[in-house]
Amino acid sequence: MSTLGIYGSATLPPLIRRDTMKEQITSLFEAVLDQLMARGQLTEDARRPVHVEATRDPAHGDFATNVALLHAKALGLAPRQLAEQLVNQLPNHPQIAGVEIAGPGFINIRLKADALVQPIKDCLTQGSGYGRGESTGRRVQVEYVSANPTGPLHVGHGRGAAYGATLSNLLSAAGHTVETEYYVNDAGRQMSILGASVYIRYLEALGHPLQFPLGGYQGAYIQDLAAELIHTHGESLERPIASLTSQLVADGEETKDAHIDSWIQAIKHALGEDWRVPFDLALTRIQDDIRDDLGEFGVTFSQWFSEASLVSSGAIADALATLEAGGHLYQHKGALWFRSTAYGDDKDRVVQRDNGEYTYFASDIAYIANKFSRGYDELIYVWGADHHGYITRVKAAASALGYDPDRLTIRLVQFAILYRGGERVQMSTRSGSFVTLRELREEVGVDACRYFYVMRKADQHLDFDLDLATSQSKDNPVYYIQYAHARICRVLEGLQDQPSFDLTRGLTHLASIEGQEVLDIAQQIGQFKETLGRAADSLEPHLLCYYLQELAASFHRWYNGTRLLVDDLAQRDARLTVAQAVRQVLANGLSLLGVSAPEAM
RNA sequence: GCGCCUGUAGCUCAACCGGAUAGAGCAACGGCCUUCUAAGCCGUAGGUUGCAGGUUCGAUUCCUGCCAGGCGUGCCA
Repeated sequence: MSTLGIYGSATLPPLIRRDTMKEQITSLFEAVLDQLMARGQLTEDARRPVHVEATRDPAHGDFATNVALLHAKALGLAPRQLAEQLVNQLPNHPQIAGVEIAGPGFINIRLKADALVQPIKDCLTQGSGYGRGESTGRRVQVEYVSANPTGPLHVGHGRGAAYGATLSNLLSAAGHTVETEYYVNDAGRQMSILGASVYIRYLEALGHPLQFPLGGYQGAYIQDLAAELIHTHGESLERPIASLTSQLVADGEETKDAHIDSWIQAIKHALGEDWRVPFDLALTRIQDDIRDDLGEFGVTFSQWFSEASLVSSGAIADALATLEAGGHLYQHKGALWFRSTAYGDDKDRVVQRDNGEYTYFASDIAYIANKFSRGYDELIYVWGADHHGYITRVKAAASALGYDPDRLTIRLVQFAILYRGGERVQMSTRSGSFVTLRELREEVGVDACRYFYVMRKADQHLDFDLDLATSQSKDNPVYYIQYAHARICRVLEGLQDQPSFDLTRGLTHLASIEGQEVLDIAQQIGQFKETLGRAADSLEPHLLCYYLQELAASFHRWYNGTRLLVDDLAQRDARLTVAQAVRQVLANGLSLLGVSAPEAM
């Protein structure tokens, strides 16, 4: 395994254990179910997990559960009758004001006033650690981006990068130990084409009139690399043109693959060991560029893993030997095949071609074995949607190697479609006119990029509206959320000319604040942790975006009708306490998204 | 053909492993700044959750079949 670069992950704030009200209520009902089981009234298979939810309608109290509805049939009771029995057995809790049975058998729980604002106290006590889960002890690896180092990242990679980074942050916040990895495809045919492209441009730059291959890399950066090659090696890599071009297959739409392959053969033959020079230069420069690009995008990796290291270390041969031993391989038409159909694949897959070269899939198999050998509990792959067809074979490989395929999760990210002025921005890799991630960042900024990329479910196409992303209005969700944060900071600045803020005084008088708005805010703040947990479990960071937007909306609503810096210091500090809690949650959430939380706008 | 994904307000999307009256934003219309940021807020209107069945006390959610759209289906990477 070769480590091409190691980047430390951000230091995480210490974990502070504190169960939310919802978790406490859930425990109470679980305890009641335990009693029913102990008495033999409820059987193991009939038992369902307790589900408590915050109510939407205040008439239903603050929390509600459907336990009675779920267990009524198994216990042979009417739901409301069971609900009554459960409520009678419910242990006392100092912050529960009342319990009611409603509708078909829901149990509604109403909290005391001071309990309602408990999340605000918790939030200010825990600060930047608020929302983080207790350590689960699970080691999770997230592999993402992993774009071929053959050119700059484009906007499609950007979405994978934003998604993977945010997902990793969320998994970490949910208490998992997370490592992130970029798989560098530094072996294989595409890399050879890259090296050849650079070398052909090099020859051109030295004055040889050549027809650049249709199948070569067209971007201007190839010429830049060729220029650098001249700078570092002068004409020392030049070879007689005739020896290079005499055996070339004719170029054309139909034959461009054969044409570029014949170039590669010719160059390797003519240059010998020196073939590595243009190849390595291109690889190093482009990979450095990608790393810088991602770094500026706020995306870093625990590790960069080299595909070539799998070849040189013999890992591919080892992995194939494992499959061979298990009877999963067979020879056919001179090639070596993996019997993936045994695990539900449409057809078997070649792992070693008739010319002796390993296929890309062979590297993938070795990489899977390598990952599992590192002892992760769960492996997450983030792929572009065009890799859809590979899921089955990769899972098949995991199974055939003897690993549990359920520990391997593949998440597809659909491409983003850019819109400018209501028109779709055309992108084409072939013509080299694709929009790079760097261009996108420069146009709309990192904050809007990171947010827009993850604001929709990853497996859905994303309409990325460039005009909206750069607009400074409430229509732009990034600005809307950041604005709420900045507004709070500005109010806190206003304290400078006033008697100093007293947190204890604020907390003491929290319950005396009038208005439903504060209760809504407190309830939402109390849901932050479970929102993070849900987003992490379902691998859906967009849930955090919606949450933050709603929290910001609640704050704006309250702020608009309530002055915070009032003369009554008890009221003033109570309100500022709420505002500070909102600010804290917004900051924590934005941080997970990789979006800044500005103090002024 | 086969496989996977998606159909929710005019548009872009939510809806917490099946819950109480399906929610936001945009677009439309009407209001709110001598007061901490109007980059904001309030209000009105907008729905047979693609269609038809099934399971359930209860279905946007689960199952089946249709309809429509997207993607995938190489000894490519």
